Amino acid sequence: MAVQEELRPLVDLVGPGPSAPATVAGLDVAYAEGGDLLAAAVTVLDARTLAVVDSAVDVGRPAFGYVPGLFAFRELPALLAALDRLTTIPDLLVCDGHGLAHPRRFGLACHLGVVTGLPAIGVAKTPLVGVWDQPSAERGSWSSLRDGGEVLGRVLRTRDGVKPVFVSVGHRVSLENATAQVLALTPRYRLPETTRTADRLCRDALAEAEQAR
DNA sequence: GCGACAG
DNA sequence: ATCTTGTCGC
Repeated sequence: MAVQEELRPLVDLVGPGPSAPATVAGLDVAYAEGGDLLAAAVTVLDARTLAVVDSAVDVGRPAFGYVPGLFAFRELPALLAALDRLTTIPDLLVCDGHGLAHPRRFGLACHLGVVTGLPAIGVAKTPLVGVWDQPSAERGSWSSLRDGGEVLGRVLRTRDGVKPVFVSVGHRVSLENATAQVLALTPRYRLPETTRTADRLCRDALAEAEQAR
């Protein structure tokens, strides 16, 4: 927690970040049943066509147990290792988890952004902190995710009539731009294409690693 | 003190 | 995160 408090001031919450990124990266991690093995994946997509143009994986051991609020310490090492293996530097990182919408305002997306220096946003499937009203059913509608007086992010409907996602700023991106980027990445499914391709890749990499042992 | 709790 | 079973809808 002290590490998070120390790094938090380095977060750029203003951005606004790239309005028309050339490439966008998705990051995700898969775990073996025993919890003793993990595979982290990064996929880089052409922001216009959403085709995967680069990718990398890292297979290893979890660096930390799963503790809500300290999630980054579990996945960051492997994600950074995978990022190091990319041959391109993406214009935006789309993380599977929260950014600002965190108990100490320093979730995975903020941590990854500060450590890499790259623009980053968080897209989580479930809430961690904050209260919100249900956004209307149409894709594109959203409501503010709040905690006390502060706005931590947005509850965004990415598909008509489908459970919304939780979008928050990570680093060097405005909340407005983060919302726009997520909508651009969800032409067909609830979750961003970046998350979907990274999820598929880390699952495949994990299966391969389990087969090899 | 008790419940909630990204993945 | 992972596993299981069934149901709904394109």
